[in-house]
Amino acid sequence: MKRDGVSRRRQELLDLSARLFAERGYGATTVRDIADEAGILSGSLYHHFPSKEAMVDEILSTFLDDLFSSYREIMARDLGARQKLEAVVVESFECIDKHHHAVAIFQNEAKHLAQSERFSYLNDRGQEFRALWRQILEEGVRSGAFRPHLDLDLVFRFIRDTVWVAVRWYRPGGPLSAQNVAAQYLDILLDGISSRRGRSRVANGMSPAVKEKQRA
Amino acid sequence: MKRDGVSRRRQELLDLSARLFAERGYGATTVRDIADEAGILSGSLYHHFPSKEAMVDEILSTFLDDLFSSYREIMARDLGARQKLEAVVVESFECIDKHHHAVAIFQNEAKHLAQSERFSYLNDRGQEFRALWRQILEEGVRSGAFRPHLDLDLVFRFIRDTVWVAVRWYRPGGPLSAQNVAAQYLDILLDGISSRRGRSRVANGMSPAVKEKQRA
DNA sequence: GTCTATAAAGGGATAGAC
DNA sequence: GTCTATCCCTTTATAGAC
Repeated sequence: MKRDGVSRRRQELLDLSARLFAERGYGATTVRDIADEAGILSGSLYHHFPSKEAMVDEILSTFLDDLFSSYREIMARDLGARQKLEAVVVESFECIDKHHHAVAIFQNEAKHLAQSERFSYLNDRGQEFRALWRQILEEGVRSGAFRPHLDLDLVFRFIRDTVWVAVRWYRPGGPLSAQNVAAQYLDILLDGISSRRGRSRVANGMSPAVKEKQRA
Repeated sequence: MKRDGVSRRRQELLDLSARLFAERGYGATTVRDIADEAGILSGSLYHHFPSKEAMVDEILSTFLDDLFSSYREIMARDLGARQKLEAVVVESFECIDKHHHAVAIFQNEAKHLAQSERFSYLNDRGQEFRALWRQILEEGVRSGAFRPHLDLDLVFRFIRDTVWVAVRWYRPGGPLSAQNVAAQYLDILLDGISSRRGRSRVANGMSPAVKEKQRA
């Protein structure tokens, strides 16, 4: 009983601060803002958490543990590269739906937080994320599911950023489900927006003005 | 002579603060940080600028004026939808190259800054940006350059976010030119990463597990 | 679990000398 | 164009009463 009561209040405060960190930014949210929102005074927060930093730490690591646990399950399944890609993208959008505030905080603050020792695990997760995606992409190119001659590092960054940046406009409970957005996103990523009759590789089809400017 | 001297120093301070705002975040950068970097004391900054807010305001509006001036030129040219799309994407990556710090600040801070009256022009620019992209996409669907039945609002957000978020990893003067990144990006956006033999619409080709979960 | 009260540090900005 | 000196406010965090 007592433990439930304690952790319930704790979790309430954590959810509430996650919302404020996501909406206003971690740095711009003061412990007084959090306390006001909870209807208590700022000093009382320190009964539950040792510091503001500890709060955002718990928010982020909870989200990341959940995400990577799901990713590892997918990678352990016996799927082709294309199916793995589809599954990971769907899982990512579902995670944006489920951990919306945490994902928003991660997107906005990870780069700065990761510079401090305490949040070095953010860099580790980034490495793990890259390895996972490279594996899927390389396997897909080998098997012929994806086009050859792709710059896989660029494709990786492209996919990573395009998926997660959706947290900026996606709204849980809104008109589009995570699965629907994932499907449309995969549609573009895999097949492009060009019509079949208009379809052509950019290297062949891009306007002369663009081609002239290329150097690399 | 005197005017040049004044504006040169002013511009130095503006460039330097843009770098710090981009690297550390606007809120996390203090006027003392800026002054330290410039080798002067914080009070001296107020000889050049009325406030810290005025500095970031000037950085952002300079960048946006330049960007939209280029966009308007492109839209005034007599191009097909696909060529317009290519030109606008290339121009955007060139702008990331040219105004790297300003774009980074815009990406990280615009959402929060736009809530204050002073930065309401950020919302106006966002509207203008959306109108421009919708025009290109609608024209392309009508002309048959782009696939029919696309959710154009989603495609717009997809393109907007994927282009600008590249500021997080793109480095001016690095191994990839803006034009090269633009070309690869357009390649994926227009034709996808799927190989020709593996190619199929997601609605038909997605794994059953994904289709089952869709609700909308 | 929350409050009162306050410490200690750091924030943006200003006035006037040089 | 910069410095000296400082104001006033807000910040995170703490100690101990209730």
